[in-house]
Amino acid sequence: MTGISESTVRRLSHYYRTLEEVEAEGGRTISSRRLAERGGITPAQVRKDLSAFGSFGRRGLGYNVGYLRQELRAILGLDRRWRVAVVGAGRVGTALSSYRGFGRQGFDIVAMLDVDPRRIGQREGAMLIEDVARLAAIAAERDVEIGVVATPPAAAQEVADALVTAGVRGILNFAPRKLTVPVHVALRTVDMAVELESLAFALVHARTGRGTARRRSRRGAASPTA
Amino acid sequence: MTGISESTVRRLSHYYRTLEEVEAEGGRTISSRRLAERGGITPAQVRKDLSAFGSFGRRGLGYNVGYLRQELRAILGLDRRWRVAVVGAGRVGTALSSYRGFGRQGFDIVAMLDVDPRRIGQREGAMLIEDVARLAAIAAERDVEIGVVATPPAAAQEVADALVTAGVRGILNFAPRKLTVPVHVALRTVDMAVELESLAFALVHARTGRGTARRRSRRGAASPTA
DNA sequence: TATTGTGAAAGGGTTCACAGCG
DNA sequence: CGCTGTGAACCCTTTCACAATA
Repeated sequence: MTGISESTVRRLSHYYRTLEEVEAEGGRTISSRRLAERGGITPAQVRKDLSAFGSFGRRGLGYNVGYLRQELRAILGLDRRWRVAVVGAGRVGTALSSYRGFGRQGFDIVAMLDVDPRRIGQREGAMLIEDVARLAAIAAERDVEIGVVATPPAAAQEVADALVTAGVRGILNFAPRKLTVPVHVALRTVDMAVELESLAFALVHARTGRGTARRRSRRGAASPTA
Repeated sequence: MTGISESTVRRLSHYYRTLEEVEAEGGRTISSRRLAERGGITPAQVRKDLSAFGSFGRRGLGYNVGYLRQELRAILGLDRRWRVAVVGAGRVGTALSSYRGFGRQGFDIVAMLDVDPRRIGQREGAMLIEDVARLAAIAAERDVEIGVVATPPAAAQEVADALVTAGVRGILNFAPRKLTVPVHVALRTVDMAVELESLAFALVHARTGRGTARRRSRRGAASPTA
């Protein structure tokens, strides 16, 4: 089970979501083809991704929806809860704190920190905004495992360093800047600026007219990206 | 200039940002090594990425900061402004409307739409929230080129279809669902659920102890991901 | 017959290593 | 001598194609 690529994991997330939907609709079994349907994934890719973790399907029949969902749930680490500290009580930080999906997926925000003395002491929903200077103490006493960086870019690396020192094992970064963390800390970045720029790039360099055929056109003229 | 990979474009965004910083600090020239410094990129990668668009450097010297920044600006399509419509005036939509970086990068929000009759007619900052039913008309009259999907997942595909029909050429999707769009429409997705799950996966499957050496360890023990 | 699981082949992206040039 | 630009090697990911099996 070594050498699982980042893209495989991201696809597992999608399979998991599809399974939730199909189960809600009462579906019992599902084929790799149907699991691949949304998202420009091939059935072979689905099978390869899953087979990296075991044999969950039955030849000729497909996969049992409930069973596969439970397996993926465990594989993705969603069969437990994660304790999260959000640093930066600005727009992104507060948006996250009120984002329901966060808790629903198993992530509990147990601290919300900021540097601004005017923000410290205020409430944001049910959360009290505390002084980021107390990060180390708070992280230790509340057993924080994941840190969210929602600060301006100039402060991001400093905050990441503090989170690492405080012992978090994973960081989700929303600041538009590449962060450097020790190898034993997992890092994921959501960079709006990069998304916008890559979108602008695609529009500027779009093949205009009925030019060059694109890859193998998957059913109809529809093809997902990203 | 054909066959530029998505990952190359994303790195160009980072080079661009680094150049902005270096220029602000008064730097005149920069080497591929320094340009690669942040973010686990190799100097060779930087040179390959840039050389796909031209020869911007000088052997023995490096790249001129101001010149390369202008070139990247044009390559990324940031030397013009883009007209954006945001669909969904919920948390994400409103957070975006007040995000300053948006306008600074050249993206102007020219419409903000929702289905909720109670939201329609309200103001969000300077923006008037309008009826999503009027999307086609609004998109046409304001010449909207990019649509942002900031709705609940159940409505996302429907909204994307409407945006495509309305003639947008690019879509930025924040709903946790894979969307399908025609090949001529560029799509980028920011999926919080996927990020969180891939982070949880990494934590659950972290090699504990001093196990398996990771790739070639880049200077020190630091290595960025994502 | 339908569909999985998986080696083998193909395809793409990254790194190497060095020629070319200032 | 330093650093870019780039063909070739390398490596990783995806797709193919088919044996295995319900």
